[in-house]
Amino acid sequence: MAVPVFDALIHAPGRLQICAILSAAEAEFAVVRDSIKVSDSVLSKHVKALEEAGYVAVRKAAMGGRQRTWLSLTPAGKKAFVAHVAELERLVKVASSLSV
Amino acid sequence: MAVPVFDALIHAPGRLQICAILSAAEAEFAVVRDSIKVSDSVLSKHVKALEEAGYVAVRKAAMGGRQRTWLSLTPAGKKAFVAHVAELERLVKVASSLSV
DNA sequence: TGATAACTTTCCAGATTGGAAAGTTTGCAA
DNA sequence: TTGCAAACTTTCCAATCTGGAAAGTTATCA
Repeated sequence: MAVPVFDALIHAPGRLQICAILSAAEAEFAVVRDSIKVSDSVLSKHVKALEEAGYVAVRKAAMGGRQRTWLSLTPAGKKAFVAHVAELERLVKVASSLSV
Repeated sequence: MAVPVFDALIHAPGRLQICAILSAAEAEFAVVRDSIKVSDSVLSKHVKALEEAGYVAVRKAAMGGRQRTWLSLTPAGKKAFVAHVAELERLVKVASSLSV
């Protein structure tokens, strides 16, 4: 059996969740933060890490006066996430033959 | 979208790989160690953690004189792994609608 | 009585993660 | 134009987590 190999940057629970959310659609900073239940600082740091890897794009937009931050996956981010998911799928296949 | 929540003990890359291997069948310590490419000490520690959680069973058996250690998932371990995989599948579904 | 295989433990260093608190930037209100 | 608040961003720090090296165990074989 071939053992899956993961992208550590994406695999970390917090960032995997962030990518999962962003894979569906662009989302606001606050929405993501509340979805994964972390502090501002933690999300900010995860986003920075993903941004530096070229996986996430940050867009600052004025929304009713106040500035809001929108997050989205870049093409490279989608590619990396999909590749990671493919590895997870291999693992899922192995597990799906299990009797519980 | 509901965000997946993971079992940290199982989610760590090394242990996720160990569980994936053991989900297929009982395996020898050395085989698992070589599959995931870690040192004896590291595998030993992961196994201990999984054993203490009741997820993995350790069986010592004499094989041609020398003693060998066999690892397998316990029913609780299978259950936890399958539940974790179910969370991953939810994530996979989200991602599978992605265009790359 | 060693010597060796096959782990297990201990020791330690480096990376990660998380929250708190301080800092920054921008858009009003006064 | 000064002050204040919102919405992040950075810095600081403590707690884990990982990983390998090396020492320790236990059982078997020469």
